[in-house]
This record gives sequence, structure tokens and C-alpha cells, in this order.
Amino acid sequence: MGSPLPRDPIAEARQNWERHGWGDVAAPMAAITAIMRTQQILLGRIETVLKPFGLTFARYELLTLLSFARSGALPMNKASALLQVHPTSVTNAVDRLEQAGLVARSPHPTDGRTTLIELTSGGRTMAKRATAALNAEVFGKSGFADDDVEHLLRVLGNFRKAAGDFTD
Amino acid sequence: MGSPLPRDPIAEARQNWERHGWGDVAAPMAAITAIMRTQQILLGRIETVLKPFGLTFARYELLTLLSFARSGALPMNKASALLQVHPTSVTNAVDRLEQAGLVARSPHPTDGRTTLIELTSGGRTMAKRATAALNAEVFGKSGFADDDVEHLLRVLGNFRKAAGDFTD
DNA sequence: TCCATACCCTTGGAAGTCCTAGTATATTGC
DNA sequence: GCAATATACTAGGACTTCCAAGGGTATGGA
Repeated sequence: MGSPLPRDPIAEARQNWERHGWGDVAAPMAAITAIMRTQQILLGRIETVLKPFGLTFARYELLTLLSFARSGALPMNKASALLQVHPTSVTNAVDRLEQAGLVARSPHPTDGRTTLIELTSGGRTMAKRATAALNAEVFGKSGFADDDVEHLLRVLGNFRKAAGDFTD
Repeated sequence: MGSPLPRDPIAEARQNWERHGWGDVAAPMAAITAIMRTQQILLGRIETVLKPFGLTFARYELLTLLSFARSGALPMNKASALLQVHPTSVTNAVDRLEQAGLVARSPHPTDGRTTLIELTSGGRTMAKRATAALNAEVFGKSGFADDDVEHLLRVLGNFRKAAGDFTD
């Protein structure tokens, strides 16, 4: 989306913050902006790999979650909670995956309010193939050193816990 | 959007990866997923703070970028490059900021293809206020220790550079 | 038992992102 | 000087996200 810039725009933002007397929060501002940008880059790579499969990241995540479910099926509200997205986003993703024949909706046996989503065999195959591609093209080539990966997991794990993601 | 989960869903995903024989990429997969989720949390906090100002993060970033421009005006393509978003996203943001009276479009004096965007006085005031709020409510309370901030800046800076964001 | 409350999912709307294509203006090469 | 190429912005469409609101189903207390 553009050739490399001559200077790091986030480093420049940090300097601007300091120049305006906000030096006390300039560093965390820069770190947060860097997280935003890194996410953008990673999401772009992921979507590029998934595009040939007709998948987006949101749909891939749901597919993978289902592939790990013991019974092969999950209530929609469970999926929403585990993926940490709004229930309407799950509705949307399921609509499209269902149209593509990768998942199926079925009524919950005892709770009439609940809808179960289940992988079709095609969906299971698709999940395997897409995961193999992502492992090879993105996760296996992240560019992060092993030490940095562990450090990221620790720091971001603490952050997510403090933000109330999980109690553990 | 949901109460805390009993277990960290990303740690669980990592275990699932390992169980399926993808142990060699399980750690970077988890780190990348953690970056995604952290970005989601941070963006949520930012948007909550900006909402009373009638701003979204995309519009705030543009407003702030303009407030740091020497001349107070920038060509749209420059803004697109510095914010590292698609040109159509800038068009969209400018449309709405213009409707709100915070920026104005003007033709470039010598290049007929180019449109300049300029802060209005109201836009300048808004940028100051919104930045003060974000500094107080988000950047000043990030929850990251100083050491972790420096580490994040280094690791993510290397990543962004390797991804071609800047040459420096 | 029955009504109020809580929960689950879906619809419709607003916002952001990107892509593709189209129009207008510059620049470059012959 | 003029045609071919490159650049700048915008229009329309697909996608995701969230919020607000609504209809259907469970559950629990009077």
C-alpha cells in the first residue's frame, strides 16, 4: 500500500508528543501505536493467505474453533465468548460459512433458545488446509525471534489478564 | 462483551496446536493471536474515550497528523502514506471530518490533481482536547511497565522495519 | 400456575477497511 | 507538441465490527 517511508512514523509521533510536553506518556503512546500497526500488517498477511480458500480471518477462526471442539459442535454464544467478539459477528460469519457449505446450524436438543453450529466434512477439510497454509506462510515466518515470542506472550498475557479477558 | 473466561483462550489454542503436531509454530501463532487481541482491547478503550468528542480513532489520527504538520495542511496522498492506510480510507475520514467542520479541503496551488486538507480552528481545538483525554485515560494507564514498553518498541520496531514500513 | 426477568439469536443501521474501476491532471519520451 | 504513461482522488461494492432493538425461550419467585 505504499513504499517504505524514509523515517519511522511512530518514532516521529513520539518525538512530537515529547515536543508538546507530553513526554510522560509518549513511550506508551508509541508502543500502543506500534501494536496497532503490527496487527494491521499481520492481518494483511493472514488475509492474503486465506483469500485463495475463500476465507476471511473471522471465518477461519470460527472454523478452527469448531475443529477443536470435542463434540464437533458449539452453541453460538460459546463461540462468541471464546472468540471474544460480538454475537452479531458470529451470526454474520456463520451465515457465510453456512452458504459455503462449511458449517451447519442445528437446534439445541434441550434449550430452544440456543443454536448449535457444527462443521461439515467439507468444513473440516477446509480448516486443515487453511491451517497448514497459515502455519507455513505466516506463523512459521513471523520474523520474531524465539526470545521475543516468549517475551510478547508474557507481556501481552499479563495485559489481557489485567483487562479482564480471563481469570485463570 | 462477556465476563472473564476461566482459562486463557490463547493458551488453549497453543496447546491445541501442539497436540496436532504443529508445535514448531505454536508459540508464534499464540504471540500473533495475542497481538490481535491486545489491539482489539486497546482500540476499544480508545474509541470509548473518543466517543464523547464525536470522533473515531481513524478520524482522530488524521486530525492529530494535521495538527503536527508545519504548514497545517497536507496533501491527501501524504496523509495516506503517513497513516499507512488506503487512500479511500482517507477520503472517507476527510468526508466526515469536513461535515463536522473540523477540516477543509482546498486545491493544491500548483498540482491540479492534488487536494490539500487543512485543520479548521475548531479542528485544532478538538485535536488538543481529544489528545488530552487519550493521554489521561489510555496512554497514561496502559498497564505496561516501563521496561515492557521499551521492549515492545524495540521488537515491534524491528518487525515493522522488516515488513517494509520504513527504511530509516 | 403465571408473570417478570434473564438469556439467545437475528435484523437493520452506522462505521471502518480494502479492492476495482473511473476521471482528471502531470510528466515523460518521441 | 502530442501521445503514452503515471499519479491523485473519488465512486461503488464487499467485508467485518459494533450497537440498538425485537421476538422467542427458560427460569424463578409469588
